[in-house]
Amino acid sequence: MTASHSETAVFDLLDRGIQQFIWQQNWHELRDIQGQAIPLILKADRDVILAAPTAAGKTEAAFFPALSHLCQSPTPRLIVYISPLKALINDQFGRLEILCEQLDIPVWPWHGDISASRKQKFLAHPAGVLLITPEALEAMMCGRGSAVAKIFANTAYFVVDELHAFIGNPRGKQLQSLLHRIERAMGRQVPRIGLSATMGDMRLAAEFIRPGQGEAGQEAGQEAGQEAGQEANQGGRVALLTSKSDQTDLKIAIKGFLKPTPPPVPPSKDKNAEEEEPDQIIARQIAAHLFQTLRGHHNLVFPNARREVERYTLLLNDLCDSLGIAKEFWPHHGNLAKEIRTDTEIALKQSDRAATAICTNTLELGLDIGRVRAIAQVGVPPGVASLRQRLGRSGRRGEAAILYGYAIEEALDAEASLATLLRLGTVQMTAMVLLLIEKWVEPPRASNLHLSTLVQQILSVIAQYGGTTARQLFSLLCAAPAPFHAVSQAVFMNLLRQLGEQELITQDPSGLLLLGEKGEKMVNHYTFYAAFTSEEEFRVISGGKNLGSLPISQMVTVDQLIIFAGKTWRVDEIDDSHKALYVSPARGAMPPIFNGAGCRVHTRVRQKMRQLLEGDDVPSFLDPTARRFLAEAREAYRRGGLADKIILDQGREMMILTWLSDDANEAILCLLAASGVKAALAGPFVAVQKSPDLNEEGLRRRLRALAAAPLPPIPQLLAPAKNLLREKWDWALSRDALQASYASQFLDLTEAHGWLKSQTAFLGNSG
DNA sequence: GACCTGCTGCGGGTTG
Repeated sequence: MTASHSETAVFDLLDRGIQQFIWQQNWHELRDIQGQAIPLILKADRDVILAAPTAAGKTEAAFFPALSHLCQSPTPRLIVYISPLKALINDQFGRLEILCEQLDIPVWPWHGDISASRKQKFLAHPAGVLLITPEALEAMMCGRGSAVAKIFANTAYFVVDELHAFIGNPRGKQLQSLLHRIERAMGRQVPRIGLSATMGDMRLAAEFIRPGQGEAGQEAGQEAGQEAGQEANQGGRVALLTSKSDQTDLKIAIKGFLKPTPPPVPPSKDKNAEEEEPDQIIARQIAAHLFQTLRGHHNLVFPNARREVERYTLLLNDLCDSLGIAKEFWPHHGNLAKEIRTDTEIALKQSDRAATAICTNTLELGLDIGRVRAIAQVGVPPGVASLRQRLGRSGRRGEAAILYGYAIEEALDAEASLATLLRLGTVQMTAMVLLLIEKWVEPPRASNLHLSTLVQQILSVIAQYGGTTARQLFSLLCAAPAPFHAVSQAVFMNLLRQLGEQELITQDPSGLLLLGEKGEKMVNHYTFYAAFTSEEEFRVISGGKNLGSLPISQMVTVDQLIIFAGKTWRVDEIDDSHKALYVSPARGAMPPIFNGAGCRVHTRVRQKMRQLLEGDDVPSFLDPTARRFLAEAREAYRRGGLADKIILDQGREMMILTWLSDDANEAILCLLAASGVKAALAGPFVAVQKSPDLNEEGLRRRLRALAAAPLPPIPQLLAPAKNLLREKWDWALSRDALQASYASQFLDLTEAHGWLKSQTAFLGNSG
């Protein structure tokens, strides 16, 4: 009774036009997160994070009260909604326009595909709802710097959608900087509303949406947020609202597959009679199982790589062909043409015909594709957070969410590596599923200095104001609580000098910083607006139709056969000057190669793997083959006595069994390298090369010495490291700054040093 | 040993 009473009270807070809209939609009650958010957002006096799964009504939870605020304001006001995807802006525009038309509030989509004339109309009357990308906002800051204060003068709210997709990466840092610069230009703070998936530590989201206020806000809130009996945190500067309706049942099955061993010598030199590779044979077996399991429903298959998306789409549709049934498997990844991707999205939305998408994480974010019956994960997922997002797509109308995992292992022959003996793929996938069940997910990395993005923002601020002093620049971008407050004045001044040397900036006699010759050129090109890098690519064209693109770095020759968009093609012509690849349909081909760096595994995952290897419990979701893999792994672990070992002799190399994150392992690797020891990353381990000067006892001594000594300064630590360029503006940094930036992004020195110190007792005993 | 995202202003031509 109290609940419905308070819900009525909340409903009454909304503007009359919005109430009517809700009646027209035949919605009988407000969703949990909406009830929580409406009174808080209406007041427009604080920042709010709304955390709920996809399709829990987050957008309405933000827009109902924000639009009510607009309706009740006597003067024209503006909501600035920021989305990481153009497709999401188009989705939201369609939905909001229906509501806003009734309220007489204009809605303005603004991104690269929107015509200049439409943008001009908004600029003439900047009020209503602006739907924009960070890059388009960046373009506004550089290109219309003097008008920024006027354009945003009436802003009542910033709404950031898919907040979790921004945290910890260059684009997120850019967004924080843009919001901060707009507020500084206006001379006041604007309430920020963040819409996010539920994350392990929501304080990181609060700290992201309002740097310097998020963490403190949470602590203050823990005392005050009790009254409503919800997870709401209403006492701090940033309010955290979490949806309670995040409870879906889970059904999980992990199936093991053994990869065949290739014959040592090819039986025949005849190309036509060439044996299938092991990768293709195992894919064929898994495809047969996927076909049998998924057919006739709506599902998503995640095989982790675009190459595999192509391989599986073709295999599955060939199975449809051979049975004479209609194709029901559709490809979806970032290199496919928009039209092909849209076809897949439409197929998923149609409920009268079965459709399964074979996809990469393009289908992880909040695009409107409806719910599917099941998710198939082929191989180890890139992270627990990612696995959870993927699974969030499954579970229709209150049904359980279903996960089919496929774990692939190699034969245990005489040459089997430690990773094969320990069945690390199966163990990691199992560990990740167990952590998912425990509701743990990786926190985003918060220590990153983001010097590359700082370079972009320095150039952008100079363009915005037509010139600025070093002092003003530092105060705007780096003085707490500005987004780059981790950057010290000394590092900042060094950076400015370096940018001067690169002719990106220059200083006039009065001391004013201006764009240099090179800086001017770069800022005035449209590629400046994105904070992230992108590869050069060939467009792939067949019969005048654009199929998508392939990385230019891939060797392609005329007459080569390739798989693309789930079909097979012959390359007819390569046009280097127009970066185009002309293809026509053909039979029999190999999937193309795309580039990519590896993903970083968290310490918690590695600990869970070790726990699994040392335990006896067999998770019930493993099939007989996966159980056998786990048993073999445990047997190898016990036989090797790995529980009591830190260093394992592997003949030519020695494995340091850290079971730490990739970031901590890479830090140990750097510590060793700086002291002259050659080492490499090996999953949960660090592999050290043996030499006449370095045996196991020598390595123990080295590790003990590293534990006892203070951490060396970064320049010394990364002195032997080469090729540290990772982000867009890294080329413009000095060696020192580049090393600092790299270390802040990829190394966990604290954890590495802590581990070394904790192991000294064991390292002391020889043998 | 992975994946994803985004992008302006202007000049010149044509049409109503």
